[in-house]
Amino acid sequence: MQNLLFDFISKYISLTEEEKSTLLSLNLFHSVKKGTILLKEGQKSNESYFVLKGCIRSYYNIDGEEKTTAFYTEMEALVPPSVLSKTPSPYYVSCIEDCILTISNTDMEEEINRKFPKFETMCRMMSEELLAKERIDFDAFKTSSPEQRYLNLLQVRPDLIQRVPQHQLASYLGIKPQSLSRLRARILQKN
Amino acid sequence: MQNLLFDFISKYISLTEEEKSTLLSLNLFHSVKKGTILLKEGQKSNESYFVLKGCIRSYYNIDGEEKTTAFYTEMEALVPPSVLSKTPSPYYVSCIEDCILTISNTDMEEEINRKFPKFETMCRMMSEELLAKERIDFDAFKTSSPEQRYLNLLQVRPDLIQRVPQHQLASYLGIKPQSLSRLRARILQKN
DNA sequence: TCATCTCGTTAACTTAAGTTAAGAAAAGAC
DNA sequence: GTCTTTTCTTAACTTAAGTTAACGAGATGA
Repeated sequence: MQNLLFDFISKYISLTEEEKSTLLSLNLFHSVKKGTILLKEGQKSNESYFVLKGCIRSYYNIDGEEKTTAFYTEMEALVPPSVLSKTPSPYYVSCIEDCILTISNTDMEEEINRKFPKFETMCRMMSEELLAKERIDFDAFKTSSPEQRYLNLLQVRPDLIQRVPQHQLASYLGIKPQSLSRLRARILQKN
Repeated sequence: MQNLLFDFISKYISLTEEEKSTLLSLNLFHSVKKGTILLKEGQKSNESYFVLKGCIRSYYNIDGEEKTTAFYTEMEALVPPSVLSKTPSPYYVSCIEDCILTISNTDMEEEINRKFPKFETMCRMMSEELLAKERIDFDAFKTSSPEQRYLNLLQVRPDLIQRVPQHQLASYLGIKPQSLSRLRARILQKN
């Protein structure tokens, strides 16, 4: 598991053995059971998550209904807005599967940034990259229909459709579960 | 104009006079006429934009139709994905109004980061902040109807509705211009 | 000035998503 | 294993967005 993390980091910066052991001394790694709620709406947590194995989701409670807006799988990071703005979290985060995560908090990140300035370089690069990706994804969402979005998801993240419950996928695609069912039936008929 | 930029920067880091004059020596400031295309689809530009005055928009050409996906107004930054990934730009960027922008390129940014490490800290903070904001906006888009999106826009960016053509607003809201017209008429009737 | 093009609106019709409800299948609890 | 709950699907009906077309206002340009 540690190697998964170090391999990922090595895409941005190179770490010395000393830096690696400093990271390991922080006790970042956690096993979390399916169904665990990592963050609740309203909470002022300062924890960030990086998925080594498994899948976590963010969801809102709107008029008593769960609206899933994002999934984070292997080698993806979630820094909730509450971490940066110190405001209550607008959404929940929970584990869809048994997960192995790194969980860090603001203090730990500040400490690492102080000890190893290149760690900040990595964070900058990752944030810039993720921001660009998020904007492109948002653009694609705006400019396509629910059916196109589903077909696109089949192309770019086929695993998600297998491992995630349909009703959560539906709100991720911006529609109701019944509409997703219908849309899938429509696609099957066409072929 | 320079003060607008320095005031903005001062929200993240404090600059010495020396640092300010180094920034000024880079010739960042540009006046750009309404209608100017700053970036074309397919181009491998490495320029980033920061809006001091005016409004720029990003748009895609999909089946011969312009699909506007984002507007950047005063004190907002656009770092196109092509800058980071060195791939052709997926979209166009053009000026909706006469603008005053700072235009920088990768080389300039690297030079500044090398001279003033705290500049990188600012970039990291801005990227993290913008990523969090972008995700929240995307979530809100997914979980609401076109009508709710329009009403929300009226609340949070009423200026946009005034200064931007309707048909560009429509694709920004993920619908057709005719649907936006109808939706507005529907809202008026309700009151 | 006149002609042209763009933009916003309206209308009629089509298509697809939302809503409500019901039933079957699968998962989870005891 | 049975009971309960959740999840997925289907169907009928409603609502709203997409599509096509037409018109008027305003801007643009020769």
